[in-house]
Amino acid sequence: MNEFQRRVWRLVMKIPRGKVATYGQIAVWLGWPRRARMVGMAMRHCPSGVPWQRVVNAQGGISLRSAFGSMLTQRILLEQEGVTLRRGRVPLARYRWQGSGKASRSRRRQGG
DNA sequence: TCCGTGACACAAG
DNA sequence: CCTTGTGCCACGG
Repeated sequence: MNEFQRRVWRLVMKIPRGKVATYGQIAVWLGWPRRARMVGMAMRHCPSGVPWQRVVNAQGGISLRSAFGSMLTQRILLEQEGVTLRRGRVPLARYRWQGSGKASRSRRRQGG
């Protein structure tokens, strides 16, 4: 597999139970601020043991389609961890993982 | 090689 | 709340 994907999986595995991270957040932490979509690809092929359910989009929403049959699954898994959705979205202000507390503050970037 | 698509993100209107 | 437009890049046809 790609180095990129392996790094994504390793980072996702560090997200503590009851917390979530966004695709863009993960991409930034890994040093590829433009690869939020690639993070999604990595999630698509993630091996067992990776808490993929803790990764949501920038709005706290679940970016899955019913075709994957996982849209409901992700919500259920999150609720089991104590993450409750509001109006179909995860309140990021409350559940967002701040990571190592490093660059998690500067998430704004240009036209991305 | 070109083109469409996608588990994304952000700015504007 | 909504839709468009732009940037990004891997994949498959």
